[in-house]
Amino acid sequence: MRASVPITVDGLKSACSQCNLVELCLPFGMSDRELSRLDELVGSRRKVKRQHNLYRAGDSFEAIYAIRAGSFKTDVLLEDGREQVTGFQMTGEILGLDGISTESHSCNAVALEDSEVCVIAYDKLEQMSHEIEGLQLQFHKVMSREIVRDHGVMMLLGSMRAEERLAAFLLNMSQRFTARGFSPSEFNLRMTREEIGSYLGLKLETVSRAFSRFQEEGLISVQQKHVHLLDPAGLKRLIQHQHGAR
Amino acid sequence: MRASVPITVDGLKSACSQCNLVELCLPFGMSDRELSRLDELVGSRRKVKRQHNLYRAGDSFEAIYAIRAGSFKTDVLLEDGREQVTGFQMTGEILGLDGISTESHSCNAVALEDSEVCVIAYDKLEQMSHEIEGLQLQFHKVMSREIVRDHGVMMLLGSMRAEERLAAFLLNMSQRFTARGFSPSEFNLRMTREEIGSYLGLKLETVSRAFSRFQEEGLISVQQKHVHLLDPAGLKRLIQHQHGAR
DNA sequence: TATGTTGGTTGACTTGGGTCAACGGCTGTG
DNA sequence: CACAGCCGTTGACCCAAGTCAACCAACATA
Repeated sequence: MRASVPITVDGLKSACSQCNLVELCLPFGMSDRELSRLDELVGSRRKVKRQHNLYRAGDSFEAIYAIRAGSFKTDVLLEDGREQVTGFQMTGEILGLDGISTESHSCNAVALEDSEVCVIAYDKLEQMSHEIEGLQLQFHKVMSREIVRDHGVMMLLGSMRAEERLAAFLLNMSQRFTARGFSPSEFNLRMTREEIGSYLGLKLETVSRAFSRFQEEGLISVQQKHVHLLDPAGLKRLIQHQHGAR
Repeated sequence: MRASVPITVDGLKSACSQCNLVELCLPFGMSDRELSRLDELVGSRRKVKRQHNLYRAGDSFEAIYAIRAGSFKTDVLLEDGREQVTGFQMTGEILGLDGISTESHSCNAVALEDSEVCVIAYDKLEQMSHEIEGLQLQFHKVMSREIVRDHGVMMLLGSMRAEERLAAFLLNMSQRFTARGFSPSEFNLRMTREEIGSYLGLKLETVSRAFSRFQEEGLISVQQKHVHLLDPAGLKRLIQHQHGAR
């Protein structure tokens, strides 16, 4: 199990080969030799303050971003102002893949806390993918994983009841915190009830009530954004046996 | 505007350069010179009978598929039997991208009618992407487009009301039939009310009622699977001004 | 330390869509 | 070409989640 993400020191070399997020990020599974060639891929780093946009829908697409520290949400907006959060992203995850198809971004990426990303110029990535054996495959896997993840969210939105959705969300967060060396059972959410609700296709009041219900039933303990999973198996059971679901 | 898809003749050469679906399919935007090199990419064709699987969740991933004739649905199943249709695919569209990430498929692909696909071995695609300039970019665009499409479905499932969802679905079908040289306003759906419902996160009765309502209001005329859009602008308006939406 | 603001909780009430059931019309298979 | 099973429609009723509103807790700003 690895330690938590270190504080970024300005001027630190932005080398993938030196980064402790390698196992979670684009370079996963690449050989040491390939990894060292990858160091030139990250042209620069960029800090994004809480609530600020990394990019907006309509922005021309130049680069994808690997999250080095912090976290983000992505959302799409309808003309009438309705918002749909399409995902929450954590360290090591890749942002901006939506931009490739039309050469302009189709969603907004907003930092949930002060964050930092590695900027990966897309034309350089294309070029290096031709040269480095493992990079192309790895990049394809990252995109494919995003598609699979999206299908999971559709399952959630299309066929699950409110409490099942929240249970699935909490277990997913737990699993991702675990992969980053944090506690599987205790963590601080970075997003508001409203953002969770938007992601899960629920109103914030419904999210709040589901949290309270889980607490009453001894499945979790919550205080504001701090969540403690007391009975993860119970949460899993909740999802599997549909309690008279739609 | 191009003619409709011709009947496939057995023994016809499976060359991309000879295929009238080029503009809708993986080779879109590639030069003639590149296109001719692509002909070796499609190793074989495969016919899939109505209701039969092209692949199943768990199958090991070997190839992606370009739809040459017919149409498909993809779905994911939960342990308790709940099904979520994640998409409907038409000629020229690519199936199987979900398999890249884990090297095994994560969803089922089922033919909605007797269909035929071009089999594109994934290792060959990887290799040729290294060599042919435009192929890599085009493949990335196909994957990215899938991600953008999925975000649209999330918007639909997470923030729209039943009638808005069906209106969006019908307009999307219309647009895709149009791109294939068919009428924008009149077409035959290949899927059942239950499959539409699963895709839209609704029960089949709700889908049926929404169809009837649209007909009463003069927006469409329906008879079984045959749909005639009488007022596409009206359907668009329905989506934009949320009629007191969630 | 006061104070406005945002985020979260809870209650009372409403409603869109789910559930259950009956029925009729295609359709494709023997 | 008959008929069984699937598919689609419609009605009556119900309930999970939305809406509206009040209020409290945390936190940022002065």
